[in-house]
Amino acid sequence: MSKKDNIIKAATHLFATQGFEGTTTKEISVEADVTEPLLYYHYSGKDEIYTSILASIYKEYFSRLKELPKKTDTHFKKIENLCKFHFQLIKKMPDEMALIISKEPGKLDDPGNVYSKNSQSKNRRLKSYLSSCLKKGIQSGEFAKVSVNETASILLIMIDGILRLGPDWKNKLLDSTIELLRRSLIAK
Amino acid sequence: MSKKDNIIKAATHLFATQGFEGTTTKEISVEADVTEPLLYYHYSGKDEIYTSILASIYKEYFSRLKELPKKTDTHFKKIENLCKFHFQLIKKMPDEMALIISKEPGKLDDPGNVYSKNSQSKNRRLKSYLSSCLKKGIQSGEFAKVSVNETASILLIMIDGILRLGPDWKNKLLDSTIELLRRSLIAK
Amino acid sequence: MSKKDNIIKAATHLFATQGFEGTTTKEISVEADVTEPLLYYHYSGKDEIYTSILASIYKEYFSRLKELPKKTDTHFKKIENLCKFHFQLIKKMPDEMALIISKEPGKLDDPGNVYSKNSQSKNRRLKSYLSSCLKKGIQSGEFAKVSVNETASILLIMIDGILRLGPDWKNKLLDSTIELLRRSLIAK
Amino acid sequence: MSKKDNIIKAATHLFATQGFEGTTTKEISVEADVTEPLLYYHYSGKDEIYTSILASIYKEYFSRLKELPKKTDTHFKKIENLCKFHFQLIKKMPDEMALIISKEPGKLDDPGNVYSKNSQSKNRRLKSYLSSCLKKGIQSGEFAKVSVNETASILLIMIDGILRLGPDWKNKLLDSTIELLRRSLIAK
DNA sequence: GATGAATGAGTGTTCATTCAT
DNA sequence: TATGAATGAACACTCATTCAT
Repeated sequence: MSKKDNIIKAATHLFATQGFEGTTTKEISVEADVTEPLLYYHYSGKDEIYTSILASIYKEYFSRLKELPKKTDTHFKKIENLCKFHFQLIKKMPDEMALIISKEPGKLDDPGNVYSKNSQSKNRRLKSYLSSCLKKGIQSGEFAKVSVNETASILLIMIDGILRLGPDWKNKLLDSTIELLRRSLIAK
Repeated sequence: MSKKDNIIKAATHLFATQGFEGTTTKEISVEADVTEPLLYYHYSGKDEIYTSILASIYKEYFSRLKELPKKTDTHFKKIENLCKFHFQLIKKMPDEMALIISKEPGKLDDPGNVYSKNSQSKNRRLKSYLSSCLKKGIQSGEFAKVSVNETASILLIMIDGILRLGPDWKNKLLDSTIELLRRSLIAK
Repeated sequence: MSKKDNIIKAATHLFATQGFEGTTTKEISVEADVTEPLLYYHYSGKDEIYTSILASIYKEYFSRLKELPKKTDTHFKKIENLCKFHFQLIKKMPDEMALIISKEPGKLDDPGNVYSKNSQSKNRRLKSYLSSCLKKGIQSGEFAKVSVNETASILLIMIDGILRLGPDWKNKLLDSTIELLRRSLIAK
Repeated sequence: MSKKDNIIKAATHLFATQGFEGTTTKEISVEADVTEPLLYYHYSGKDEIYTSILASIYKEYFSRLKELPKKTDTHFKKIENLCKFHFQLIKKMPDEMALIISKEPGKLDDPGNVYSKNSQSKNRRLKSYLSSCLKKGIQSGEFAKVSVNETASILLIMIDGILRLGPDWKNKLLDSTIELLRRSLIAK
C-alpha cells in the first residue's frame, strides 16, 4: 500500500471517530506512519484531505447505488433492496459511512462545496428513488394510498438511522425493519 | 440574565453548531459578552462547561419525559405522544437537542461519564417505554404480533431521526409519521 | 519599560538589521524577553508588528520635520537645515532610519498600505520642501538658475544617501556635504 | 538557454525583487521552470546560488568598470564618465544592480565572504577612482580646492543613489547630475 | 465577581534539503 | 541530468488556561 493510501486510510478513520476539528495532522501522520510534511506534499492541507476523502467516498457510494437492480418483481422489493444496501454498507465501510452522516465541520474550508453538494445530491437521489417507488406502487395498487412526499422523507430518515446503527444492532435489525416497512406500506 | 447564564447560552449554541472541538473558549466568551477568565471563575474549564451543559439538558429532558401522560385510551396513543413530544422539543430547543444527538467529543475529559451515562440512560428509558407499550399492545390485541425488542429499536431510530429533522420538515412530518406507525403496528 | 515597549524595541532592531523576512517571531520574543504568544496578544501578527512600527516611526519623523525652522536668513540655510536634520536623525535613531530607507518586504501583508503611503508622503514632502527653497532662491538671485525639479530630485537622492551612511562617516561628512551643495547652488 | 541559466536568471530576478530571505527555493524552481532538486544538482544550496550570482555580477561590473576610458581631456570628464556608466548599468541590468546595492542578508551562509569582499572592493575602487581624479584636478587647477577624501565619499553616495533611481528618473537625471557636479567641483 | 496581561503546549504549515531511481 | 517522494527543523500562530490585581 502506498504512503498516500496510508494517509487516506488513517485520516478516514480518525475523522470518522474524532471528527474533523478533533483530529490533528500529527495524529494522521502518526497513524499513517509518515511524517507530517508528506501530508502537504500530497494535499494542500488538512481541509483538502478531508474534502478529497469525502469526494471519493461519495463517488463510491453513488456508483454502488447506481448498480442496485432496476427490475424487480414488486415495488416493495426495490425499497427492501435500498435498506439491505445500506445495511451492507455500514458493515463493510463503517468509517466511510460515519463521514457521510457526519455534520459539516463548522470551520472547514470547502470552496468547491464538496460537503454540501454531495450531501444534498445523496438526499435528492434517495428521495427520488423512494418517491418513484411509492408513486408506482400506489398506482399499481401494491401500496396503500399514502402521501408520497412525506412518506419518502420518513423513509429517508430510516435509511439515515440505519447508517447510525451501533455495532450491537448492525446485524440484527434488517428483517424487522423490512417487516415494519412492509406492514406500513403494502395495501391491505 | 446573569453572566453565567450568558455563558451557558452562548456555549450551548456554539457547541451545537460547531461541535466541542470546533468551538474555542474565546468564541464562547465573545458570544457571551464576557472575558475569558470569567469562564474559569464559574467552571473549571471548557470540558466542564460542556459536561455541565449536557447534564442540565438531560435533566430537563428526563423531567419533561416523566410528565408524559401515563394513562391513555390506547397503547398506540402513548407511542404517538412520544413522537409528538420529540417534535415539540426540537422546535423549542433545537440547540439542546442537537447536543443530545451529537457524538461524544473524541477528546472530552469526562471523568463523571456525564455524556455516556446520560446518553445510555436516555436510550434505555425510551427503549423500555416503547417495549412496554408494544408488549402491552400486543397482549391486548391492539398491535400486530411483532418482535418487541427489534421493533422498539427501530422506533428508537425514528425518534432519533425526528431530532435530526432539518428546519424544512420540523413542522410537517408529524402526522405522516404517526400514520406510518399506525399502519405498521395496529393489528388488522 | 512595559513588555509591549520591549517588543517594539526588539522588533525594530531586528527588522532593521535582518529585514522583515529575515526576522522570526521567536527572535523578537527572545530579544524582548517575553513569550511568543504575547506578541499576538498585543498585535495581530508579525505583519502588524512591522506596519505599526513603521507607522510610528513615520509619525515621529514627520512631526520632527515639521519643527524645522521656517524663517531663515537665506534659502540655502533651509537646505542646510534639512541636511543637518537627517545627519542628526541617523545618529539618534539608526534602527528607525534603517527601516525608513528599507525596501518594502516582498511578502508583507499591508492592507492599509502603511509602507507605500508613508514612503511616498515622505518623498513628496521632501521634494516640495526642496523645490520651494530652490524656486525662491533662484527668484531672489541667491541660487544659480538650475532646473528646479531635477535638482530637487538629486538633492533627495543625497538626503537618502545620508540616511545610508555607515558608522564611519556619520559624524564626518556634514560640513563637506554642505560645502559641496553651497558651491553647486549659490550663484557666482 | 540552458536550465542552469534559467535558474540564475530566475534567482537573480527573485532575489532582487523579494530579497534573499523573502525568496524560496520553490519559487526559484517554478520561475526557472525546473524541479527543485535540480537546484541542488548545480549548486550546494540556496546560499551558494546567491553568492555565485553575486560573484558573477561583481565580476561583470569590475570588468566593465576597467574598460572606462583612462585618457580624457579633463579630469571632470572622468567623473562624468563614471556617472554615465552607472546610469547605463541601471538601465541595462536593473536586477543585477539591485543586488549590488542590497544589504547583506542577515542569515546568509557566506564562508568565502563573497558579499563583503566584493562590496568593499567596489567601494574601494570607486573611492580611489574618484580620489585620484579629484587630487589631480585640484593639482592642475581644474577643480576647486576641496577636501579629497570627504568629497570622494560624497560622490560615492551619489553613485549609490544613481543605482537606486526608480524607473521615473532613470532616463532624466543624467544631465542635471553632471551639471550639479560641474558647478560644485570646477574652480571658478 | 471580573479583568488585562501573560504563558506552555500545541496546531497547521512551510522551509531548505536529501534520497532513490 | 533530472525528478517524484520524502523529511528534520523551523515557522507563524492559536489554544486552553493562569496570574496578579
